Amino acid sequence: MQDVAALAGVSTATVSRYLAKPDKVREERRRRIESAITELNYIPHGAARALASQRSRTIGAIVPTLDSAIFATGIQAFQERLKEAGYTLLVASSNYSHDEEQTQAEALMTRGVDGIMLVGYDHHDQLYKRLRQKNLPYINTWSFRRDSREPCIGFDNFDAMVRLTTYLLDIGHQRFGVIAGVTEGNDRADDRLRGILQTLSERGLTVPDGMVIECPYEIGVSRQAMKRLLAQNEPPTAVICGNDVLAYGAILECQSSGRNVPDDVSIAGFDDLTLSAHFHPPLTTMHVPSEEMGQRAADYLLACVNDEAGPTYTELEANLIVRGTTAPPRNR
Amino acid sequence: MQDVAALAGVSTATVSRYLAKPDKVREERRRRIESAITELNYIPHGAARALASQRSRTIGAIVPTLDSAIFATGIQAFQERLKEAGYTLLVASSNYSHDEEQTQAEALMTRGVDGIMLVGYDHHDQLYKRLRQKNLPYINTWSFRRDSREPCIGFDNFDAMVRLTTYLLDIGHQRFGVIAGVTEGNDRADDRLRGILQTLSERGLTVPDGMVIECPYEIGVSRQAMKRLLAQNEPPTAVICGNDVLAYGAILECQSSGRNVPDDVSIAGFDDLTLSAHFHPPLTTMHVPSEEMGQRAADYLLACVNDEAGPTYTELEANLIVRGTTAPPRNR
DNA sequence: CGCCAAAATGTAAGCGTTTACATTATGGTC
DNA sequence: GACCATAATGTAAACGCTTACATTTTGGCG
Repeated sequence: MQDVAALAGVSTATVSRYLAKPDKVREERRRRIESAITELNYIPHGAARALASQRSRTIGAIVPTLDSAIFATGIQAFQERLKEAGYTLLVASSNYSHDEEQTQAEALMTRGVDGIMLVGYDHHDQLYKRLRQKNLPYINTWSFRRDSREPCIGFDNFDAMVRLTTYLLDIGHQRFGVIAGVTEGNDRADDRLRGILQTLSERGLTVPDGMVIECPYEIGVSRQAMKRLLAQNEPPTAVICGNDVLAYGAILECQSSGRNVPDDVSIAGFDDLTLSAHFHPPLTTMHVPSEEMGQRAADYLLACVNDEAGPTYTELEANLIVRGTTAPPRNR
Repeated sequence: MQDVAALAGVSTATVSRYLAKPDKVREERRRRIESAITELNYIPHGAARALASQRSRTIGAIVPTLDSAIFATGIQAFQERLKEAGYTLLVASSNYSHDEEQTQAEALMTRGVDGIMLVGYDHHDQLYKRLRQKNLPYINTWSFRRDSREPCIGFDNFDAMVRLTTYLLDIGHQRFGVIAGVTEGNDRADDRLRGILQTLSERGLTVPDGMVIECPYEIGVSRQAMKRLLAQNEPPTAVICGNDVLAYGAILECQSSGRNVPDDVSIAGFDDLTLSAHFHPPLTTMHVPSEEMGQRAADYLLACVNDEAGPTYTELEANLIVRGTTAPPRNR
């Protein structure tokens, strides 16, 4: 920066001001500075800038995994918005572990992020404490709870599953199977599962033990789960899956074992990945507003770092998309 | 840090050393420092550290998109390795545009990354220039070319498609269709397409114009492409797709229009996404060593920043996985 | 032309670390 | 116990910016 200042015949302060607010420096010098910068290929030193200004222009995000298309979409939108505002995104993944999330958060704080996006609602105790102590803006996403005391943006996972389950009940299903995500340490998966079970029990249906299987979001494991469901004495006529990937596994298992979806068994997913609309048959699922969530989360954090006010609690809608993998049971 | 030093009754230099090389400070003080740190909830200031030490312990990666499972996998492995070494990953995406890649690289440099991972081989002229000028370690991935003058790790896309195409020729196909990725600004897609066309022409086959369609990696677009291929006078008996997502689209289009894969038409993909093995029928595709690539790329960059020597050119193998979507043509 | 408020610019003190160098403590040897 | 090499620690000068404050320039106006 000194070189630039020298070449342009101004002080470093002016160069610094030019970088921050170009309209604050007179036309003529602005030009001189500009050409000095290109001539010298000057790139500002972010660390120095962060140190002096006490803000890094960096926002962190911790997602359970980058391997899942659904988080990728949300993150992409999140990043897009940050970029528009001149902020950089730092992503970390927690592998669905609160401890790891905590560690990653610590790492992000060391990097001096100005705010953090989190997925879900349950976090390590230490995490909330640290966040508040450092007075660092943060927001929970992918989950909205009416009684939340924490800034959050998302949809109500419980309620969404209530609606999905109700739909299946309404078209006549009575024997249900569930392939849920791992609920341990995953409040979204837990909310979804509870939504299903509570709805069923309100209609007087209890689901036998073997009919609820938790498994990681992997297609291979999901196929195994479906196999076990189908091997039951009275196999289910409808299987609700914790997300679309699990649903793919379930469908593919049916197809390779010669069963027809939805004639022999109805299957529903959750997330509405791009593939789902094209699947064969197209998947009935809950559409999740991942892009909007990413954008709004970014907006919120940006508002915070600029000391503006923004909505602290935002509920978005998850929508049931009925496609071809669900139908009334054959013989009611 | 001063507070920690004061509380522990040592100088800041000792605290700093404790942080960097704990075994360099005597047992007793080490303990005092440790407890001071926990007591004060001290988190080091990364920017200050980066400024003073002239290294950020951060590595950047620019991928075309985060939306694709295949890059996500590679990046995950890359990050894992970096984390083990105490480095943080900064990801940016270029949307398959060289200009945007250049801009993102500039942003990463401002953030002071100690090295950069790039995807592919062709980049903005400016980019290579800047990288060398700053003497910043970098590596190209997802592509290996024997004649490369740039550090790279990956596999030979051209050669891989030669092998895939040869396999299809060997089982008797004569009429080919191609659904390629967009080759503009994407050397991998281009290499793959050239691999196909050259192999065919060496066997005396020319592919009519309408039989080669380039399209973005989206399942919907790919279905449209397949529809057009099938509408030709003499539809192809084998369709080679630039990646698995395109192949999914092709298969699903066949299935919804009542055609059987592989009896009516063989379809092959590229990447071997997790889903491919489970698809119905399971997809014949080229398996790509994305995890190993990520790891090795990390190893290389880490070696560079530590002034160690590492292999500058590493060729990995892409392997043909023959599954259920390809078979000899019905009536040869 | 001189005056003045406002705008533009310069000066210099940090920001929180690392690290070269200087100083002091340690413990092994005779 | 004296001596010494070595290990541990302290001192203080950077690192490359931002920004409060002081100073200079500008241009409108009487």
